[in-house]
Amino acid sequence: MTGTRVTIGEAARRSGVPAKTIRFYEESGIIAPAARDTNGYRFYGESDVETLRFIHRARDLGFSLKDIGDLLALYRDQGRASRDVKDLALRHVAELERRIAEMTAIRDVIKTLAERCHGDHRPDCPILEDLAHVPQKVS
Amino acid sequence: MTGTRVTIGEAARRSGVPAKTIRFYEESGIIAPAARDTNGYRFYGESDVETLRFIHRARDLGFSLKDIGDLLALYRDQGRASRDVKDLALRHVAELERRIAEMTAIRDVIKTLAERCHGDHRPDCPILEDLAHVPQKVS
DNA sequence: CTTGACCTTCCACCGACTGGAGGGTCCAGC
DNA sequence: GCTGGACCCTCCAGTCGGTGGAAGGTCAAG
Repeated sequence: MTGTRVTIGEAARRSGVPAKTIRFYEESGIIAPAARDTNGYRFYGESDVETLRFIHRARDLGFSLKDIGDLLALYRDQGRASRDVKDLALRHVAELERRIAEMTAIRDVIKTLAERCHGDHRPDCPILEDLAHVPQKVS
Repeated sequence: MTGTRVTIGEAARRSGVPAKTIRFYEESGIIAPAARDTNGYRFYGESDVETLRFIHRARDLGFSLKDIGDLLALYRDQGRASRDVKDLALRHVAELERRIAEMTAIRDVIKTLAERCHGDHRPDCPILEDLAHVPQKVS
């Protein structure tokens, strides 16, 4: 419980979250304001670093800071229902799938147009023709 | 060539680009400053509306405003090489595929974790455990 | 002459940072 | 004791592609 008191730079190294981003997280309320040393420097304990790692991992998985706030609250709530966590995760999965489908559709359109483009010195190009004449919808 | 002079609202209706966004495009240099009527109102001709439709379509296909500027320049350059258009398009396809792959990997991780989560009243949850203990990397 | 739908400009905000200016602190070496 | 470099601090601006709103001018219908 003595806890290793580390500076923001060391917390950054241990969590993978840049110092600047840690300050930003504090500012935006996703983490509580850090304790301060007599010189005004922030310091962090082991559990703070764990929280930062949690956030880092969740960001890597594409969760918004808003969702991460909710996930952290659930994480800390011993009486949570796993249903709430699962629901949040599945909503994120649904959103990812929506975006994947959207991007895949776009990619296919452009790829098809590019395949029909000579790609040489000549100026005629189905890609520009598509953009200019807006033939069919994508979404 | 007399050209139907339309207001920004009408240009918005005809192009699908909101009036506010048209002003934003002008401000950010993607389109030239519109001509002004005696009352200071912007007005747009047929070719301006076509340009806006071009941009609208290109945005739908996920091109950045920077890329759209380049595409417009190529579109207007009668002596363009279709290679340049194709290259730009294929760079965009590559970026889309990178993002699709990234999101798909993330989705699979979360989906797998969610499948292992009871999703009921009980508090134990592999999703939170993953986030807390950061077992493997995603990217 | 008023009402409402337009148009104008300017400024602020979204998400999730990132970069930089300008300044304070701390420690190691000389 | 002093200097240098690596930290730390706060605050402001910029990224990208808009969107929302305030405050005010214009125009046509009733």
